[in-house]
Amino acid sequence: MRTHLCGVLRAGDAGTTVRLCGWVGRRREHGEHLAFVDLRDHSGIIQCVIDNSVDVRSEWVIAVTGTVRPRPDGTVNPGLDTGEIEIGDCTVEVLNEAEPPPFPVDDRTDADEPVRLRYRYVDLRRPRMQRNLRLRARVNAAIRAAMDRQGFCEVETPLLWAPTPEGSREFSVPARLHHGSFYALPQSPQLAKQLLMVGGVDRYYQIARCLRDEDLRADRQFEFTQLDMEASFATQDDVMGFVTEAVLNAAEAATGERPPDIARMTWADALDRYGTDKPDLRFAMELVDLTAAFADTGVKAFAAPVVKAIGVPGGASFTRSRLDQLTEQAKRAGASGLAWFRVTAGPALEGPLDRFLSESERGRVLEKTGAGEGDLILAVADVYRTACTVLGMLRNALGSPPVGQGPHRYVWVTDFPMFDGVDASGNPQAAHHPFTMPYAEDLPLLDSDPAAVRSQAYDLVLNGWELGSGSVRIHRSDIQSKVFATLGITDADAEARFGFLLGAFRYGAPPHAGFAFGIDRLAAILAGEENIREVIAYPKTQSGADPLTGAPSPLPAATLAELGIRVVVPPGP
RNA sequence: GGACCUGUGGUGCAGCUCGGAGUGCACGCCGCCCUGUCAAGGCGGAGGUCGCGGGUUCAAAUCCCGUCAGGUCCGCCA
Repeated sequence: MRTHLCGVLRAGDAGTTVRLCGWVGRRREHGEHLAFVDLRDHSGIIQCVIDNSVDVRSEWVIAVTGTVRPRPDGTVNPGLDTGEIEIGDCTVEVLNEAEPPPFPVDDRTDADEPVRLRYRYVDLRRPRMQRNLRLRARVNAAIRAAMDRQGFCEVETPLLWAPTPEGSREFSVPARLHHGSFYALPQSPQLAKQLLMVGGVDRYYQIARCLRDEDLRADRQFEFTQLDMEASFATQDDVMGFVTEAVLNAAEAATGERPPDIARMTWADALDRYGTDKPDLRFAMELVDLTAAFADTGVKAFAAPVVKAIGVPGGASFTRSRLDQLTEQAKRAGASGLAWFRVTAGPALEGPLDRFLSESERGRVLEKTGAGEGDLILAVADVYRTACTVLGMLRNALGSPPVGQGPHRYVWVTDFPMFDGVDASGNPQAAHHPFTMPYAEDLPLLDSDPAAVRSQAYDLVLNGWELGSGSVRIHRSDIQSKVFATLGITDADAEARFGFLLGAFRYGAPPHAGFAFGIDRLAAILAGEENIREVIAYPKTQSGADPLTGAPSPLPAATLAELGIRVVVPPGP
């Protein structure tokens, strides 16, 4: 039907007779003897010159037959990849007429998202969306190539699976053949892939769809895609190496440039310096410790176990109301208060608490934060964890560029605590999941000091977004029982919840470790987007609706009956 | 469950504080003119439940209350 794509023709093709197919972009008509039609397909746009009148409209689908020729002197368009040439002596065949599009099919303006999603098939024609879809396809291909090269075997796992009562809320699917029973759509192939290790697959990977019925965000959809992988007889370092290769290969395929090797940082270090377990390394503003500076202070506000601070470049110009807002934010995040000092000429400090500071305290605040004239110093005095996380939140709020902008800064965060917080019964909660292997040297602490146990769990972070996480898994039942006991899970509980996994582990489970990272997030950042919806063909809105299809929608009574489902409609107002 | 922002011809905006006739800008659409444009240009025209409901008022896009939708965030996401 066509001989070439629109966007690939160049000056070297001059003289070639071509037949092109695509959509009508802009038209520039000069009466009945001359018209220019921009013809667009996924590869780009080329100008067709019509020497008579032609009736084509915006977004009509046409085929153009003509000859590639250089443009006359002075009419070259440097803004177009095909701008040195045009198609002359055109005959136009209308393949399909079209209504005027609901919004312009170009990248200069963005229609509102509901309109874009309702007419997604039009939105996808825009160069931006074509670029994003194709970038994502290259990312997928590069990941597959890297995993294949490293000896991994692609295996598909079920979407209809057993409910697993740990972790995030799952979507349920009624079983037609077993009324009253349900499948769950898997939040991840976690248990399936561990069973593959018992099954001797050795190195498994899958570009897997995961489903979680949790509230949506800019970086979260109900359904998302992960590179899911697991390897037998592999250490933490082995897995991090496999994943690094896949991610860097994907980044190179997307951007044309291979990033340097990925830095590492312990969880404790990330919390101490950045106040978060997903540090954004694109900017500095690191947390500094002022506890020693205020060890003997007379200032009540600083009489706390820990005093930490950040310097905000240029922040001295913040208005009082802005500072009040930041204080509010800090309090909502759990701090008892927020101390601020503008750095003025001298340098000197200016702020409500300044007059209570001793000269040496002033000096050490300036020295430790490295702040200079025009900067702002924000300090939180609290218990260690709160001081860190509140300042980490403020650091991101004040310093972090949009996630898709600037350099791509990957970092491995390692040595997570095994347990984080307590559940309603006062038992420690698993920070990663209950099959995560503690460091061998920390095993004795399971009894004495569970909070101090470090696990062999690791996250991959890019520009402050968590790309994914993984761990070395427990393959020995004695350690697993010990961890379950610490979590307050009895043997009977464990058997009921994960019996099929524990059963499998009694038949020769190899030591294994794995990882999973979000391809939507990686593709979005590599595409320079701040929202994963921009790299998903048919995303849902924040309330989980699809404006294109109208989903979710009620089911016909007959369908419900077949499934054995009776709908309880909540009482109206 | 909560906080904040947004909703005005097909699209993107302004108008809202300080109430006075659906007022304005750009694009698109329809018609006519135009032989080198490229966000073509010129002339003319059509197109509106100011998200929805209620209230205040002589009078509401504008003020108040409620509600719906969309977005960002908190909670949630082992």
